[in-house]
Amino acid sequence: MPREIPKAYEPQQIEQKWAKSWAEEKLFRADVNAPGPVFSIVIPPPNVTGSLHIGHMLDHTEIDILTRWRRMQGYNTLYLPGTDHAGISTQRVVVRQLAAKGINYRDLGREAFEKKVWEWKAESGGTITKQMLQLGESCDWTREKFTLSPELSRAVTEVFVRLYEDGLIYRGHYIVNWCPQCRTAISDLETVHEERQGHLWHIRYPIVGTNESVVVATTRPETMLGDTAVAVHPSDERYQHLIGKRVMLPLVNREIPIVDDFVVDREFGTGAVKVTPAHDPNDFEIGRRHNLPEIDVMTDDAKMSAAAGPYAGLDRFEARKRVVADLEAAGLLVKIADHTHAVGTCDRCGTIIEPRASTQWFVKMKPLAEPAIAAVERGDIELLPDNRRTEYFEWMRNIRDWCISRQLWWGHRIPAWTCGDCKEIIVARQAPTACTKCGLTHLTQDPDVLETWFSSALWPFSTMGWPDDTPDYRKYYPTTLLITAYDILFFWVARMIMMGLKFTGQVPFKQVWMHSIVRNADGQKMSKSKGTGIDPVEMNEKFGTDAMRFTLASMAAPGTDIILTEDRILSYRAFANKIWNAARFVFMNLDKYETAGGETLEVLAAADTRAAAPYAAGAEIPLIDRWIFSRLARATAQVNDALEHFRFHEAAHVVYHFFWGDFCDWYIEWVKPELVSEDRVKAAATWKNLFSAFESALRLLHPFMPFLTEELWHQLPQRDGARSIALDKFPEAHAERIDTLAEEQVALLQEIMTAARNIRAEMKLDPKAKLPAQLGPAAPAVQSTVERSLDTILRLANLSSLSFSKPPFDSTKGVVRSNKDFELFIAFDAAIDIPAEVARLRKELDRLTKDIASKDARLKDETFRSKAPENIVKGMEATLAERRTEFGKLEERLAQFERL
RNA sequence: GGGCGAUUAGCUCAGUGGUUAGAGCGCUCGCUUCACACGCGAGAGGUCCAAGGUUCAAGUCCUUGAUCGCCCACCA
Repeated sequence: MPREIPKAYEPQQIEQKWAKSWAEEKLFRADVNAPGPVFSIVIPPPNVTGSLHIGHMLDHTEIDILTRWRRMQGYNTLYLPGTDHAGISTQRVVVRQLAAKGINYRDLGREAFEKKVWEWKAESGGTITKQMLQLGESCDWTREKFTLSPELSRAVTEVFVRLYEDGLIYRGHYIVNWCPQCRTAISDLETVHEERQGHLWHIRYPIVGTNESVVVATTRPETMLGDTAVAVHPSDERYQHLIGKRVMLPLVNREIPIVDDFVVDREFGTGAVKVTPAHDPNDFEIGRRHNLPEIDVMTDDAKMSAAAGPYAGLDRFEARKRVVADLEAAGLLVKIADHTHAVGTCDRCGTIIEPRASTQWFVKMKPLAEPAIAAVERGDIELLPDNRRTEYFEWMRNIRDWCISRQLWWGHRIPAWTCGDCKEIIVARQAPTACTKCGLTHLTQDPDVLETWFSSALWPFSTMGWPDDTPDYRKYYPTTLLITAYDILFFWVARMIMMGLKFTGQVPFKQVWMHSIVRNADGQKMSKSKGTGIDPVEMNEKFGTDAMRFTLASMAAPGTDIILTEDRILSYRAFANKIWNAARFVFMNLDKYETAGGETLEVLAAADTRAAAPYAAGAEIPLIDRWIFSRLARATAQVNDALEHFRFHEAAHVVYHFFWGDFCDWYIEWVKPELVSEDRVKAAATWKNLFSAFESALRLLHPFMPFLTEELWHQLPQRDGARSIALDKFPEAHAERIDTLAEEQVALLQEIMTAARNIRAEMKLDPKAKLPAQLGPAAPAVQSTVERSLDTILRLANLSSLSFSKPPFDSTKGVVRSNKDFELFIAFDAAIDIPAEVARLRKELDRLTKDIASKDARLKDETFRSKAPENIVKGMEATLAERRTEFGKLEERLAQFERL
């Protein structure tokens, strides 16, 4: 019966078909009752055509590779729902888009903003963001309507309350990173430092009651309006006499004290620093120590506030210009120096952060960090690759308290209420009806929401039904392995570890694999919100998701980032096409075979195709069948080992070369005639082996190219009820099945055929003409190997005959190619390009001479002989002998030319 | 300022101290061979950034330097 293999490989159609099917089959859904070990990781929904997550593209590729591989090994593979994070990033994207147009989302009004978000959701549907949106559907994102999912929401509240009760969450007034565009506080991690070319303005502050003055240096002159002191180092001799005196703050005409504080760096600027406690972290600390007032001279959107007097209402940068101009006019601007410094910008909108004193909710991190450091030190959690450990420790040991409250329109509302009467703050699981202190009922809930990473940190257990003791929680917590991009180590991984240890007493996962991230040629991250780099959706559509996945896998060497190029994807698109065509060849010939009265595929495939061993028709298994199964066993062992060690690029490389190089280029070409052989028994045996090898190759390929392999696998007869290749077994490593002798013999035959083709190509002989050749074998074993595969050699090397003769051959009447095992001679009448051949020989001899000299010297070195391992010495001796053999042959041929 | 990584073929990159350093693309030559021109066959192409060191042996380990990149960082 004819198979349905279209001529053209069209990935999109295949992808759509199988993505739908997998979603229906729930292939990667966790099943708490399923047997087998649990392998659980961050997983995307299975119904993705573009199996990529935009922010961390490799998540979906590599995880999926491991997931499918482990699933095929019988692991019970877990797939977890996303957190609110994905839903909330929708808002972020819209905020960013609006900001790019100079619009603050708040200025739109809540209703219009909400409308924009839904519009964007609709617009971006069908693209990569669709997955995120699907995840986000479960969370209702406006503050009023926020429900997360009831389970996750409950966990977040529970954690907040418990941390508060333990004294690990507090409400405090400190300097925070304030984003004037988003109009919210953000955490340290959400700020991005950028080197900016700025100025260091030197300003003269007159000292009250003297003619003296002190010069301070600042990069933000507009903040001087909020100065409440000038500080110098306690032991700075230049300023000793000024400590305790007062200066008249220019422009504002406010008297402020000169204080001494150890944080002042005598070397920087003038050694005297203006102190603005409300707008600088250092100054804030100085202010606390010296009891200085805080004057916040700005509003939420970084315009100057009423406290800035005449500058009120101006934008901060406009105010900067005016302040500088006014100081200059007053003759108080001493100098302006160029100064590059790091400016904090908002991770989500790029606006320059204003450090600003503000009352926020914080988490005390030290007590949470200590057990998390210990867990990694003890090896309870393994961070891989392990140079990431250093980063983790560094960050954890210098951790600062975490500002978790946000003044945004979406997020999980903070479960805290303030009593309008006695100002008591009540943190509770349920909204209280009356104040716990004064009993009155004028309670208002804190308007702030929690930052998304707070709830994300709970993900390993909040998704399992925690705080209830559920079967899911018992089975799946802690999990085995977390895979993610390294750029999320602090945001998420570290916080999951801390929260996991705090609330469950166990590590959330035992291993963390941090894969590389994709950058564009400028070194920028591929980013969903920034629109940088190659658009993965476009690439998927252009080349197919399988090609894209394979490309990413092939480039996923640990430790370095990936720069994706179209060329590379294109080459794996070609590979996908090659697999497709190999399948077409197989099925087309099968049709012919069946039509001619051969067994049907069903009969052929009734043989155990999973035996991964060649099928024997008679007493002797053909060499090439032994060979392909040996190559398969080798590749399988290598792929399994590579995946076990997260070496995706190696696995991809091995499977690529096995399929293209061994299976297509040699095996298929070799057995072509057998497939239509008159000898029915022989033909059937070949078919069985071909199918067996092909089917194994598909399973080997499946984690890398899931759609294509699924499609082709279903064309092969499968056992009743077989639903997906992903549910079949992954080929098992059986290194003992490697047939070294078969590999050596085939390698020899390949070299003979290559030599013959080389002579033809180099001498520009008629590509169609069948030529007679002579072989001078070095050993009887070579001759018998050749004799047994003579027909194949003649066919694949396009020779009319191959006879055995004793060398040397006459180089002047034809061309010789040789190696340690044989000399191959093809005689012909046409003129030989002697200079070319001589040059070739000389070059080859030159290389051999150097190699022989170097090996000879090494082997004569007694130290080498006594210190190097025996196998190295023996191996080198053998190689040296071979090189000398080759050298002799080449020298003889060169001599023949020179005798002319 | 601190940390991490990179530097290998024209390009993008692999390379686990050991015997002639690999891949893909590109390039050259030849093939419309009935699975595949997204292909087949045959080739060319590399002082492995530099200088020292360790070792019997270094692309691989160590030191220093150069260049590029990333992350972290409250010096105004």
